[in-house]
Amino acid sequence: MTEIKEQFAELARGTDEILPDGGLAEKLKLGRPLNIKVGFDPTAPDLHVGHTVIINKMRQFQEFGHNVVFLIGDFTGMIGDPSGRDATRPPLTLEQIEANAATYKEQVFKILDPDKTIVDFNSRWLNELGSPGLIKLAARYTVARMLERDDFSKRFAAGQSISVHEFLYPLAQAYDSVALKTDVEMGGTDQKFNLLVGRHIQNSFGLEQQIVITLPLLEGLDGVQKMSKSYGNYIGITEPAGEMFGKVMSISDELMWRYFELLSFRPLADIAALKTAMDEGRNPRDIKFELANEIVARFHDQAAAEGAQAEFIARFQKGAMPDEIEELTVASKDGGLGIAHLLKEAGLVNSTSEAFRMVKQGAVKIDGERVDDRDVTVAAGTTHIYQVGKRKFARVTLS
RNA sequence: GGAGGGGUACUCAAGCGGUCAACGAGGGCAGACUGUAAAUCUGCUGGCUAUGCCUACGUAGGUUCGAAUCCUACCCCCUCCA
Repeated sequence: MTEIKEQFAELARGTDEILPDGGLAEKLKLGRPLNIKVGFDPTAPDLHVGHTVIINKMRQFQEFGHNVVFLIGDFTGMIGDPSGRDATRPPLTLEQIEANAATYKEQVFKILDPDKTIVDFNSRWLNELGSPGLIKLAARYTVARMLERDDFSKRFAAGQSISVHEFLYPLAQAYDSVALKTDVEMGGTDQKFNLLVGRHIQNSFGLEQQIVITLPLLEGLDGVQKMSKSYGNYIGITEPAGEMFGKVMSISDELMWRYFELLSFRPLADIAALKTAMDEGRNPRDIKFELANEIVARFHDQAAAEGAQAEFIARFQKGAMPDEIEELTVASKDGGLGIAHLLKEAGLVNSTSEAFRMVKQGAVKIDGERVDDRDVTVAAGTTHIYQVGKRKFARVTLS
């Protein structure tokens, strides 16, 4: 009995909502492994740490011995995303979907246990359904209930268009829960409606209703918008250790706590202790180091995390050059090359105009010496380390 | 099918005949400072064979010494009516 209480406390941590109230505890009391389902869009196999909030939760269920299904929504992928604010996405081919699935596995298994994870595709049963089946499925839900969805009701009230097929996606997703006899379905807070439709449809099929767990969307590096590739405010889970470490360090001190809450595996008591320590004068930078360390270690390993931290300290606290500098050769012209062109050829700036600007701002250094004259020419046959800003370096040989 | 409104740089958003490579905000980048690539402050933010030139304000033309600004046609988006 106490075990269930503990399970529940762990599972509830960091969630936004668990519906219905008390339902999860009931399910846990059944004493059997539960079927946990989380759907993923097959179009974006490049995961970032925002996605891992839910994957971490899946892992917890796994650790407690439940069956976790990583469901790839290839059926919807083949039709094309409905609410596509952007241009209509081209339907994916079977090959693309399989390739994406492979990429998913590679990334997700850094957190989930491959032996305990069931990867499935919803086309398996949705393709079987056919038009008659789809229409029968649609008969199980009413337009009025569809319009309960905030998104739909607002658009409807505002006289904006809602395509009929947009109603079909929640139903298809709900049917996944029927096919898989799902006990618990998780999703982002934006998925709440779809998840709840699952309960209704399961019920109409005479099945036990699933528990719905919503998880908050993680804010991106800017701390304002949700983490997303299109906003460029993300930490990709396949990024090099140094990048990852730096990105964590670049978040604001305030945002750091949010990341601790949603990304760290550390007990809440630990985190509270860190907060107290900061209030008592501990440098927030050092606490952020711990966070960066944990995250890098998860996606790489402990040694990589320590290396990244050492490099970070050397480079930004002491202003040292990075250990590994890209080496390249640039062709000279008439026995030399103007600094602006050299930087452009080396890829340190995007244009000569930008190079001039950087020089003007004092951001350009040759072997650590600041360049003040935008017209300096470098002689052919020399090799120097060129630096633009704090982060861009290259060892360039002028041929 | 009819009536209106609108398309400006990475995004939002001014401008409505010259001083507009285009106000302002956000973002991004850089510098200073620091406790970190936090916070704060300051500057920059089309390209080039570079103190001048070229390309840019939905597309194509036109008026004008001169247009993002005026005219014409076309394309696209949105709202209302049918």
